[in-house]
Amino acid sequence: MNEPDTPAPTETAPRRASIGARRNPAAETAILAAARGLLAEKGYAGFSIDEVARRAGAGKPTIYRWWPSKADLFIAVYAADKAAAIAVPDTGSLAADLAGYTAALWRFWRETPSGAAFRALLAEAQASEQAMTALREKFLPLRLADLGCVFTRAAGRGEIAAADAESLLQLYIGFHWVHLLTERIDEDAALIDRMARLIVRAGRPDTAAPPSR
Amino acid sequence: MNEPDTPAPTETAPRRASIGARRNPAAETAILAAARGLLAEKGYAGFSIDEVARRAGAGKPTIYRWWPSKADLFIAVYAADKAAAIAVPDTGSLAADLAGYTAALWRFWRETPSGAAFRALLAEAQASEQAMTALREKFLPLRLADLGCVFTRAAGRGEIAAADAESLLQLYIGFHWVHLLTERIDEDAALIDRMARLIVRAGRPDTAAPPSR
DNA sequence: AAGAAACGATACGGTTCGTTTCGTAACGAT
DNA sequence: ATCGTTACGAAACGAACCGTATCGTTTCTT
Repeated sequence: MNEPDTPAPTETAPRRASIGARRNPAAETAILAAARGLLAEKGYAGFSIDEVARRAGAGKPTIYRWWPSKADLFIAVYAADKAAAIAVPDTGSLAADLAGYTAALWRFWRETPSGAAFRALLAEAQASEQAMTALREKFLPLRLADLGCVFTRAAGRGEIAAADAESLLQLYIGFHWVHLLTERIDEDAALIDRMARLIVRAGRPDTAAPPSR
Repeated sequence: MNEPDTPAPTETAPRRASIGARRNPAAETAILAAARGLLAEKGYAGFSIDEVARRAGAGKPTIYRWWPSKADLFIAVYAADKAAAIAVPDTGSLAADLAGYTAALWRFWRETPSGAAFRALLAEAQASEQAMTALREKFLPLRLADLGCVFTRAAGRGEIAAADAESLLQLYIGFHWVHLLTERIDEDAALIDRMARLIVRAGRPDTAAPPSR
């Protein structure tokens, strides 16, 4: 076989090389983009590290050097989109805030690879202790912060009892998860509104007979 | 041994043979028991068809002949315990019913392989269209029926608005899922009670302005 | 008696994961 | 300027798994 010492610069094979004893940002970008695209295209089922490496023109060791597990790669894909993600609404009404946030979140899940990435992370966490740890300690606290402050604000306005904010948040998160995991995150505005109103009613402090001890 | 010409029963190799042109219940039992045990012992992570076959002393084709996919096997494991499963409470109070049901369900998930089986089914459904279909069309309707009638009865008593029963059920299911998928199904009675009371409050018809009826 | 069906064992092809080895290339310190 | 360190991509490896096929055997059905 012929060894071309100057590999013909095929437009698609620039043969990205090391740039020295440090990370090559081009490789990182290419890997994240490949993972994102693959996830968007094939979903979790068709996602594999080998295919990501192939598409990125990267070596698998390069991937594993930076993202020690599949879960870490999912989190990175999610985080990359999260910057331009959902604006936390502040309309002065909890029900409106919740409905707005949910609609935006579901759209985010539908229209970017992030929904697939999150589903993949949840699934991966069921099979890997490492992924479960990453989910609970690195991922969830960040995601819950957004919605958490919506509830905190509502408690400040007296819309809900402050003591219930945490529990109501959990209930609402569960609602999101069920719909994501059963592939029912279509934009059903009526459903979203109904759920938001239910949550508000559940939290109304005046309707509680005795204060929740 | 009942079988006269049974070969010397090596304790680990009875070499279960065909009993003719029909299912061998012994094989079915052995496979389900092996799947159950493996799931209980290793969880979803350590679960494989090969290992089930090994433990059951069965051939893989025998497994695939009856359970065409892993999801079907998970459902079967879950269903095997469901007989002795959770009694649907009927105390006359929705909050008490919910709290009781949840405590029983979580104990069921903790103390049998069913929790692991359900987690496995949810994870599997994220990667396999077939599993997702089985989850939505074969599994969920059955599971939701139990809790559904608790809410229906509460609506009949006037505890909650009938129109909200379905949505409240969804909220409560989400609460269960989040705790199962994040491995937090410890028996926190205070948490369970709080959630049950929130659900009841969310559904109380008198607290709503005057929406329905 | 003949055939159909189920059994366990075994092997196979195809994937995927995560690791290891290899030769190359660029930076940092001396 | 040189040498050591580090990152790079390619390739291969071992292990595990899935789902299917083949084979000889056993037993029921017809």
